[in-house]
Amino acid sequence: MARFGNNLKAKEPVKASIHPSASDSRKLIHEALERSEAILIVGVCEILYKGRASSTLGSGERIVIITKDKALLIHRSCGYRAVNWQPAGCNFRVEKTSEDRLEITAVRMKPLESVKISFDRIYLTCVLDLIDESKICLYASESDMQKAILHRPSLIEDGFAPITSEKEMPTGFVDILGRDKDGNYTIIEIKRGRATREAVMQLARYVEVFRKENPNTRGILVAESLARGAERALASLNLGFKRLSPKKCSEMLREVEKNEAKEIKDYF
Amino acid sequence: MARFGNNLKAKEPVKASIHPSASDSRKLIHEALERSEAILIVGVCEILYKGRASSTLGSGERIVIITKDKALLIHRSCGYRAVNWQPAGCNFRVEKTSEDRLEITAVRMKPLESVKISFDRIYLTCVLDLIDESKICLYASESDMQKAILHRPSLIEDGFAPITSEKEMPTGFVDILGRDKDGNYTIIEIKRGRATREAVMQLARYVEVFRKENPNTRGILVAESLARGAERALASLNLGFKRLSPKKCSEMLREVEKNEAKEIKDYF
DNA sequence: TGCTAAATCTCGAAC
DNA sequence: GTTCGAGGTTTAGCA
Repeated sequence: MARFGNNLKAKEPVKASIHPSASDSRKLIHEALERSEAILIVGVCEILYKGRASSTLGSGERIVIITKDKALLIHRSCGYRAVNWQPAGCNFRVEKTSEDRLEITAVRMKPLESVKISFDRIYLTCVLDLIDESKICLYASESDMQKAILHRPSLIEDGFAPITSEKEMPTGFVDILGRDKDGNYTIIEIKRGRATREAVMQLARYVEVFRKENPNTRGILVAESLARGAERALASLNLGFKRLSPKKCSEMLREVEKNEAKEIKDYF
Repeated sequence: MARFGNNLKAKEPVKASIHPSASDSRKLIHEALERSEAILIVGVCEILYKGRASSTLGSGERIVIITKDKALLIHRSCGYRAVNWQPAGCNFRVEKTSEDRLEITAVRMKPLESVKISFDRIYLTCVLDLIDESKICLYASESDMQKAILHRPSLIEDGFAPITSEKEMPTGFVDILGRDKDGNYTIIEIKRGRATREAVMQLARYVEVFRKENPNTRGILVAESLARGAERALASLNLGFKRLSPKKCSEMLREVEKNEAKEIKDYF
C-alpha cells in the first residue's frame, strides 16, 4: 500500500463527523469535492431524478456516496442496486436551504440530467481520502473462452481450424470464423453463460449472410448452457451447439500461460 | 418518517466505531448481521471472488456495505459500479484471522459462489439501523411508451390501429401488432433511448416471419433516436422509423390518468 | 421455477 | 466523439 509502504506517518484517511449540523456538513462536503476526495453521508433524505427518465423517492434513511471521480450513488438499507445514481464526471452543488436542510445536486451534462438529494437530517458525514491502486483481475470471461478456442480449436470439434476472429459482417462481428475437417466454413458464436434465443438469432444472421457467398457454411453456438427457446431456435434453424465452460477455458489458459513461462525460462 | 412520527425518543440509527480493533469490529458486524441491520466498513482489504467467474483484487482502501437483506457491495474510491458484490440473501461469516486481520466471507447458494474480503486495517465500522419505507416512482420507461401508443395510436401515424401487444412469434415477442390506414399489418418495435442496429435486426426478424403469412406487412421502429448503423439498416431493409420521446409518453399518460380521475369524479 | 426482455443500464474498446 | 457489444450483468414480469 502506498499509504504505508514508505514508513512516513500516515495521513488520516477517514474524517468522520457524527450528527454534523447542516453548515458543518456542507463545509466538509464542499471541501472534499474541491479536493476530489470521496464522501460518505448517512441521513434522512428525499430524492428527485430528472433526465433520460425521471423518478421521485419520498423521505427515508439512506447511504449516499460521492466518489473521487464525481460519481453519485444512493443506497437504501436493502438491495444490491443503487436506488438513484449518476455515473462519474458530474458537477455537484451543495446548498444549505434552511437551518437543518442540506441539498446536494448532481448534474450530468451529456445527456443532461440531474439527481437532487434533500436532506432533512444528517447522521454521519465522512470524508474519505482512499488510496486504491490495485487492478482487478477477472477470469472466465467470454474473451477467455475465445482465446481458449483459438489456442486449442479441438475444444469445438476434431479438425476445426480457425481462420480469423472478430471478422466484420454487415450485421456485426463474428466471434470466430474457421473451417471444419470437411472444409466447410464454420461460424462460432460464443456466450459465457446460458445462451438465449437472442444469441441464436445473432448466429443465424451471420450464417445467413455468409451462405450467400459460401453455401457450405455451418454455425455453432458455444455456451455453458442453453435456454429452452434457444434450443428450439437452434433446432429449427439447423445450427449446432457445443457446451463449453468459461471456467474450464480460463483454467486451461492459465495452464498454457504457466507452461509458456516455463518454456521461456527453460530456454534461457 | 416512522422514526420521528410518534414523538418517542429516537433510537440512535448510526453507531460509528472509528479505528476499531479487529475484535471490536468483528463483534459489531456479527451482532448487526444477527439483527439484520445494515453495516458500513471502510478499510484496507484484499478481495477474492469465486463463482460463475472469478476475480482477484489486491490491497486497497475501500468502502464495504452489507445491507439488511444480506447483500454485499464493495466500492472503490472511483466509479459508479461496485468492484465486487453479491446480491441479497447471502450467508456471512466474520472471522478474526490474526491480531489485526478480519475476514468477511459472503456465500451465495444458487449459483454457488463467494466473495472473501480480507481486511488488513479497518478505519471505520458503522452499524446502521435505517428506516426507509418509501416506494420509488419511476417515469418514462419503455412500457410507458407502449401504453401511450396503445392509448393514442395516432402517435405512430394517422389511421394506425393496434390489434395486440406482446404477441409471441417464433423468434420473440412483438411489442405492438396493428394495422395501418390501408389495412397493412404493421409491427412496432419500441426502444426508449437510441435504437441500435440490433433493434433493427430484431424488428426485421419479426417482419420477415410475419410476411410469410401476410405479404403486406410493414415494420416501424419507434425510439427517441437512431444510431448511424441502425439508420442504414432501416433504409436497406425498407423499414420505417417514428421518433417518440419516452418523456412525452409519460407526460401524456399522466395527463390521461388525471382526466380519467376527473371524469370519474365528475360522474359522481 | 425458468425464461424473456428491459435497464436512467454502465463500461470499455474500436473506428 | 460515436458506436457497438459484453456484463460475475441485475431485475422484473409472466408462463
